[in-house]
Amino acid sequence: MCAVSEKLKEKGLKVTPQRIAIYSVVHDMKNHPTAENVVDAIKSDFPSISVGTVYKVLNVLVENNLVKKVKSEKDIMRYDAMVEHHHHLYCNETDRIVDYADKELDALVADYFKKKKIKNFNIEDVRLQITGKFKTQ
Amino acid sequence: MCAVSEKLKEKGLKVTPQRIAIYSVVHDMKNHPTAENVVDAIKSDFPSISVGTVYKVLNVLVENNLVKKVKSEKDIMRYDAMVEHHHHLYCNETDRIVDYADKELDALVADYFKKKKIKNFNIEDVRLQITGKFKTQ
DNA sequence: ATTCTAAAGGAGAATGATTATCATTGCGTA
DNA sequence: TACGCAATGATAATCATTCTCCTTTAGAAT
Repeated sequence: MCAVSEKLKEKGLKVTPQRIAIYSVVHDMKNHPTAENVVDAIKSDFPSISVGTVYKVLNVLVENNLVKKVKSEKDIMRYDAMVEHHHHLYCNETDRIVDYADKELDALVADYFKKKKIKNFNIEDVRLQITGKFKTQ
Repeated sequence: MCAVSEKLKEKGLKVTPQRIAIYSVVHDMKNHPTAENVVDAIKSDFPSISVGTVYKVLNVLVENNLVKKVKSEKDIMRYDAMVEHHHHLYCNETDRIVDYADKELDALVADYFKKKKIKNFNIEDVRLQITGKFKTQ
């Protein structure tokens, strides 16, 4: 009984091998995979998995806050198993997306908007899209 | 010879009635319209305009930095004639997107990242997605 | 102004990502 | 272990967007 099963159970979701596999793939690939990436990664274990199933499972995971959708520059949806508040680093050249959590930054922004209200708008969440280039160390 | 013609000429683009109309619509609708919205808005003046043409013109405008693409929660692309650096207020309930420019905030963020570098990453641009609700004043 | 040419527009087919349908399978409870 | 309902698989359908190909037109040259 692995940790993924527990997470699904906590949400009252049926535990199926496909769901475990799909969630694991999104969690383990740090690339913010597309649905297609997930299908490819899973085909070795589930040669007969259906593309529709992958989309349905991803949607179920998103609805239950086990996975987040990430919008990319292209109009293809990508997925992220990091559900805690965080920001993203985007590289336009390589389409890489990397999670970026920074509590100090969050505090700075929260503090700023505590002082400076936006008129007629109640802020619920602020996320930064940080675009640039990864250094080729 | 309207201002829109000038903008097209400055970029070395052929000035056509369709381009003028499409740019004007995106500029005047403050809603961040979808391609479909643009088609609908333009049909009264150009009953025979083709959907393909609208997409092509929008892409040309984006390539020439006269219009920006805006990613929405849904996987439909939206367009914005405000090309200066700015942020967006998103309302998840109504799908409204409103431009938000704030130089003080920009300075704060720029200052923060001047001090705190992200390792292996050169920042080129930072945009905030501010989600929340508009007050129903 | 007229002609010329490359570029732009129009109509509709094609594509690609995502969703819907529906029969079959299998998880989880009794 | 058996039962019922939800999940899966296969495939069709949908929707936004792009492509193809033919016609039209903007804008430069004559």
